[in-house]
Amino acid sequence: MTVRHITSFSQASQVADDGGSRTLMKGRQTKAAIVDAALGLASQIGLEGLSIGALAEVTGMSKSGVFAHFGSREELQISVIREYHDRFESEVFYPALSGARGLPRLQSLFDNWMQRTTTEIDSGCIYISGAVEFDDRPGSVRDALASSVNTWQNALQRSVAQAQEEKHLTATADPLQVAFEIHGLILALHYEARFLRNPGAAERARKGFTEIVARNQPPV
Amino acid sequence: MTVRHITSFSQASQVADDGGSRTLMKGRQTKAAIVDAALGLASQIGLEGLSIGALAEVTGMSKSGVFAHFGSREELQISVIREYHDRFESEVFYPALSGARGLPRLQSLFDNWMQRTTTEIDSGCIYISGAVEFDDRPGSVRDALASSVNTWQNALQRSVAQAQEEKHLTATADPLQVAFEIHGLILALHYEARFLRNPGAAERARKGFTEIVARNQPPV
DNA sequence: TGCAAAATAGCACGAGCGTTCTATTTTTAA
DNA sequence: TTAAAAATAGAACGCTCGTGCTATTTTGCA
Repeated sequence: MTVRHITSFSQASQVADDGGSRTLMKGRQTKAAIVDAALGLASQIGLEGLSIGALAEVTGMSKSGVFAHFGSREELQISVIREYHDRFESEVFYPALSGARGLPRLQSLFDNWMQRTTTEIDSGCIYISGAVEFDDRPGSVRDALASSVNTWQNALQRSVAQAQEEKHLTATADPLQVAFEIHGLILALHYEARFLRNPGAAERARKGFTEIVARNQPPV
Repeated sequence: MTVRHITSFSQASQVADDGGSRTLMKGRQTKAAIVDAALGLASQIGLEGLSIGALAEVTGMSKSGVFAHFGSREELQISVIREYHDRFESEVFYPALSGARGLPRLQSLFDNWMQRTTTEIDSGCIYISGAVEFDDRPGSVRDALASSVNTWQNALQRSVAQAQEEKHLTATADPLQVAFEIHGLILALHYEARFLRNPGAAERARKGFTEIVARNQPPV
């Protein structure tokens, strides 16, 4: 019954939460290594394809040794989602905060997102594969995944709204609409580059973003 | 070693291919019923989640009875993909041909696609889930899926090009770019409506299409 | 240094999977 | 109507899966 909501993506949080200091028992290190391997595996074959046996083989441990760290497969999957959330946050969200509030920061968010998605053309993206795997499967894994995605989407929408406040985008622009269209570009990039292996998808996504911004910019 | 390429989506084809006439042996009917049930199952839980045991239970047959019609699980999955291809073609592509060449037909293609995707918010879409399941898994299933998707994408791009020829869209518009952005809207709709259960996604997709068209229309 | 606690291994379980083999039933055609 | 052919059933196989149980090893602290 682990609850531990996925939140963050700006303000609050960053409480104690351990992480590295403290006693740092051996178990913690091992668990982190397992989760790291699990994330790599899940990225390629999906959260549902993730098996404890395969994970044991990769980490050089026994099945029960791996299992004991999580208590259930679901809890393992949730740990992987949390790990992905943290990495996404630190690679895409936080670096963009150094950009000026408004359009520059929105542009930075998109650039970082593109950067990550481009990498994921080879490795796969859990937010995308997980959505397909769990869209009809209620439960705690689905909840964790949806919660994490929602947190990111809210951050993106907030950035669009800020760009309006800064008069970088028209007041009539709808943050939900803009975020939706940007999301579509990323999804199309992932689909066409990773599955269809179409070249030029990244440039098309970038061009699409430029056009979305242009359409929502106030007249000079 | 069944080859039988997936093509069509306009011209050619429509040869003999049986389908209903001929002797219509009992086996053909049963196989069609199995494929129909399999498509329903695969839409919800994915092509990879499709199991012969579950399929046998749904159809009231024995596992081996179901199996005998296909010879392998892969061949079953490919049959499902072919069935989906045919339905997509007859629900989305063919009806749009009655629209006038150019923008009206492109609008019709999009409307029909939206209609189908809206339905699939409940049932799931094999082109989307299959892309995620097979993006890293080479083989005949992946090939069949990619071939089918490519056929549709080509049809869509052709329609954009025709709209240019008819001067409904500017000559500078890139059919690949336009098709990419439209694809993104559909993917975002599926993601946000089916997985996140966000309301209003369909309207956002429609609005996005309107803006894409508007941006690529020649000046009055 | 020693001892409790934590971490890990080893083994077995029941279930579901795709597939194969051999009957048996049903359908088709002469 | 009958015999060949096709369709279906039934049982069994080897495999992998998540999980529970009981040792055994390793770790951290007094």
